[in-house]
Amino acid sequence: MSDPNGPPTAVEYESVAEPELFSLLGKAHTMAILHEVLIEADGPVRFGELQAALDVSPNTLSRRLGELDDLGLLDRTQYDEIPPRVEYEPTAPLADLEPTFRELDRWMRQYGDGGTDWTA
Amino acid sequence: MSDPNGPPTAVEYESVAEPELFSLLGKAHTMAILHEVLIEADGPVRFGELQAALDVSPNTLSRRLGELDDLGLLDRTQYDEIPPRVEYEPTAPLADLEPTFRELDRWMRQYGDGGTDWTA
DNA sequence: CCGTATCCCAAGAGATACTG
DNA sequence: CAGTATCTCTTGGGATACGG
Repeated sequence: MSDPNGPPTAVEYESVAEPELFSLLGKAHTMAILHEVLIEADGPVRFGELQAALDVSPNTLSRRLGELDDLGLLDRTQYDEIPPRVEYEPTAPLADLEPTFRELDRWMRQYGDGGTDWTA
Repeated sequence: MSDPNGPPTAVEYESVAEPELFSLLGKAHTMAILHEVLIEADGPVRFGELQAALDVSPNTLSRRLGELDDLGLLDRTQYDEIPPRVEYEPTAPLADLEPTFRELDRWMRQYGDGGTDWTA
């Protein structure tokens, strides 16, 4: 389990519960959200951007973002301004997944039937 | 089935419908099945092996395998023997995903909270 | 050994309406 | 702008029983 050549330091990241991750992966819009945050976006993403890009009702989007946050994959930052602004960005664990995610993206483009619609 | 010396221009694989794939990904045991077929197994996998490895009821496993087959990710081969034998193996599109899947596996080991239980 | 058929309960997600 | 609160309809999946 532990890497004999790894640093003896304690883990600095939050662990990711796997069953929850698996089930979350397939819930509607989850992959689309990750795609936006990891691939499309350059920096933090706002709630409204996601809503527009994904065509999802606010309550569902809110739930999904909350779950992603709970799992420690997204960081939510709220700014007390008027109008309100909330930004989401990948945590370190999720950021590490970016290369893998890009490969998956390529795979989808190659074998996908449509226009590689991550929106679904 | 395909002509080894055939023209390289036409696609020989079935396309993969993305929305269905996304939703299938999160259904129970799907990731576990892919993990078994792509990583754990060396060659075709039998129904019983999966059932034992995943701790899933036969009807659900059957549904999942059928969906994977319908999406063109798994090939099902039935041998008319006694006792009956059925084997599943990755199609070309899924096989191409193996490297990516191994990266995901590594990511899960790194950030997973438990014993990297793909069974879930 | 490898499934399918049925029943039943639980979880999910859109629509709609409302709030700081 | 960025959500929350219900409500309702649909989908999912385990248990159980049975079939080729």
